[in-house]
Amino acid sequence: MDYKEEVLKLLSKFVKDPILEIPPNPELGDYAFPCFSIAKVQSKSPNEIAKELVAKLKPNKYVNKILVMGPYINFFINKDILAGAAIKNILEKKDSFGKSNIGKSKKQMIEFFHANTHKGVHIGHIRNICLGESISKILDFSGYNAIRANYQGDIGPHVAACLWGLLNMQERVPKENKALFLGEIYSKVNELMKNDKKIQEGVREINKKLYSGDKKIVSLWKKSREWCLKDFNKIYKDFGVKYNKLYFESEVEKDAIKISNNLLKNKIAQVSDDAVIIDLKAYDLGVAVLLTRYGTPVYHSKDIALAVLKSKQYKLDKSIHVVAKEQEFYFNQLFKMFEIIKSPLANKSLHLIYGLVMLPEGKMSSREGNVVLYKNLINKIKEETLKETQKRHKWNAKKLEEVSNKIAFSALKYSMLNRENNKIILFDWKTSLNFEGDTGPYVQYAYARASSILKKSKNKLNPDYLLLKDPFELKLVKHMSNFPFIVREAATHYRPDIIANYTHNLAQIFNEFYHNCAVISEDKPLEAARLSLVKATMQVIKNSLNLLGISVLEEM
RNA sequence: GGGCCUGUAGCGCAGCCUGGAUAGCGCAUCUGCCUUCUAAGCAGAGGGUCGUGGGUUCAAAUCCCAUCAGGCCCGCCA
Repeated sequence: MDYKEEVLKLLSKFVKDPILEIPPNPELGDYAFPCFSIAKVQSKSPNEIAKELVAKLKPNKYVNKILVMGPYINFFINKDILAGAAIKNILEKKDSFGKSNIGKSKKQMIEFFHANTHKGVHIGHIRNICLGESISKILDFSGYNAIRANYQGDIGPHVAACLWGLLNMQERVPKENKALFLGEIYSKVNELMKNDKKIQEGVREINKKLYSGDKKIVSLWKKSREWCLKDFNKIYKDFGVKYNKLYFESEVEKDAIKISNNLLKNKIAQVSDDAVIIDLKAYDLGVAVLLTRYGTPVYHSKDIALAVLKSKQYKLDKSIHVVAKEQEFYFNQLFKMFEIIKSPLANKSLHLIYGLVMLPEGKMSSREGNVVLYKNLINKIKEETLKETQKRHKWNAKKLEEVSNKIAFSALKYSMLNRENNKIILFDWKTSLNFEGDTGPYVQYAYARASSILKKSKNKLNPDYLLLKDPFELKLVKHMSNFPFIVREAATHYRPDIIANYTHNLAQIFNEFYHNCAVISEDKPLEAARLSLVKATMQVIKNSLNLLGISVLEEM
């Protein structure tokens, strides 16, 4: 039962697809219907419409008061059933509260993380993995079948550059953090080759050898690649991602060449400056290169081959690429090519755009080496949360670490998800080490406090929901019952930030309640009713944090 | 030169799709609140030409046009 639904039911007898608003002040009502749109169609004054309409609307057991306020019709939910219905619903549905089936089991492959091997994993990749996993969870929760995939760049010029460094720079390979070491080599080689044609030539040679299967190069590649993949696996674990499918550029590279040559044969592609290209100027999309003048495939052709591979393995309703804004033009090209060559993923592909993570100095670049590495960041955050946890609790080392790690990931994930996708994130250390206000830890804290109330109370009475009539209680109840609508909104727009915002707001409202309404008290019936409200709040916080990939804590 | 995105308080953001009731939130600043369920909290104060200029409308942060500022992209990197 949902009372927004009840109001809509009531209204929809007279109005087609009414849109409800929440009045600015709860004293004005619980929901409002503005009559301006009808006024326009019927060319009457909205105040008049409101008066006429309200005469037709009959209060019922859910909506017990309907008032006109100028051009608005304000609906008052029956306070006696408001809390009870909502709380019962939440406590019955538990982890499924908010779940829907708007997706009708449609298969949506969502491709994310996309880190390349032989390069450092930085905070840009972290925004990507947080977004991808959260969106997957939101889709699953909304009845879609989200297929998590990762397409990893394990081959190509950047890898060749790194291998060149391994062969020529005589740096000692460390025992630990080998992936980080490779990232450093990579940016060092880029620095060296900037003005050095010989090194550029050497890197190109290695790239060619890599593609042609030179034994020595391939074995070095396999070994170093493994270091990175091991690191990636650790990161997947950190972020709770279980991929259905891991793709590699190296597995589509041969098909990419084949497909390119076929397109050339069929005159869809052409040779230009010794490279194989598709001319997309007719669509204002410039020119897309499939094969370089050296015959090596580039990302366009590899992505075309990947689409073929994906379609062979899955019957997809949609293929979503979580990739930063900077590649928008590229995806426009790619999707146009899908249409031209009648790829099975034509018109089923979506570039899910998010803004870059920028440093105060500007854009991050693995080539330049001016990146904030994931490892450094998470370690720093963990250090900070450990300090804070130690201040508050005398736990053993194991528990301290366990809890502070969860808080650290909550802070990191939340900060990557609480902004609208298009927004650029300007990274700064101070903000990412803040655990107050609009942060993950703040929300976790509300949950921990709630949990602590439950532990302290021994009340076993059946709750009488009629006792919940305090404005703080009702505000909380109303906000919670909005959760299913919020999830739907987040799912249709692929926007975890909507969930993050909602959750923060929920925690705020709970904290207001917490400070204004003592749960544990002499009044045992009231205590029982409030306990049920606390339980419901915990459930909704848990469900929404779960969609962000953030875990809850009983104590912190 | 072209395309896309962003511009809301000192800073970071939500609201814009679907125009409506006093423009919300967080950080920072200032003032209170731990003998009462965890102060990673709460209450209060100050802080706004919603980039600018037009237009549409009874009504514009929201829609349209123009313009300015910042960011990213525009064939052999991904």
